[in-house]
Amino acid sequence: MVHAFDVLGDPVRRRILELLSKGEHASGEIVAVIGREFGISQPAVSQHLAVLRDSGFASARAEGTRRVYTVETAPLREVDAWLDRFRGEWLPKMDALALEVARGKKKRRM
Amino acid sequence: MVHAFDVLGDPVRRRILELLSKGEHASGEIVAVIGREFGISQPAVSQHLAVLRDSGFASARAEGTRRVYTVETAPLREVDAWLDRFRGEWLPKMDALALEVARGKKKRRM
DNA sequence: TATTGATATAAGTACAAACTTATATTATAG
DNA sequence: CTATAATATAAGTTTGTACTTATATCAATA
Repeated sequence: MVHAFDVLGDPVRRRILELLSKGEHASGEIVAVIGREFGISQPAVSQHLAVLRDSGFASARAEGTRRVYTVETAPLREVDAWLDRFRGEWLPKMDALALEVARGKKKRRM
Repeated sequence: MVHAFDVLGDPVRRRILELLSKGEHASGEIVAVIGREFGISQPAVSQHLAVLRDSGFASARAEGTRRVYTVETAPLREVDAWLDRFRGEWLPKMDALALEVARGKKKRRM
């Protein structure tokens, strides 16, 4: 299986995820924006969408002949978790209360 | 300039950063571990170290004939910031207190 | 100061992956 | 039930980049 960071290693895919972070979008809308911004073809964008689907970063539902894409957060949370090991470096003095609150929230949601 | 995610798109570089997250390491130590784990040569590892230096993920200081590497957090914080736009999805109901605490901490450190 | 040890750089190769054009699929409209 | 519109897949090409081996650099030591 492909690693989350490998997927994010491509600027086109990152841009697509940025678009999806604002809400759902049909394939055609994504093709329009990406095509304009990166100058690549419809199949190229479609292939990137396939990568995002296969890696769990996005899901698509059929709506007539359109495919509407939604961002999925699981792999993004993986990335976030990977960053945890470095957080001590840039948040060296997060106090007990803040940690408590954060940890409490996390637990509650599992 | 190369994007932070492009740098993290390589498993060897991610592993090197994981090693550095535990503390400083000389090039030779990194070569030993990575060589064993990935089966690649000293120059290959050295080239990855160069990428990490050039992209600001790591810095090195000379210590005799050794080069001691340290992780630098700036680009990692960039990645963290990029993830912000998705956090609303998996932390939808972070309460006012938690936000207050987090925001207070951030401000204080600037 | 010649040798060794640790690391970096140079130059060339190989391969994964991001493109291209062409075509297949599937759903709606006419 | 054909035509069109939206999207995906196939097949082939190109290219960036992660390797390789060979060599340069530079500090420590004998």
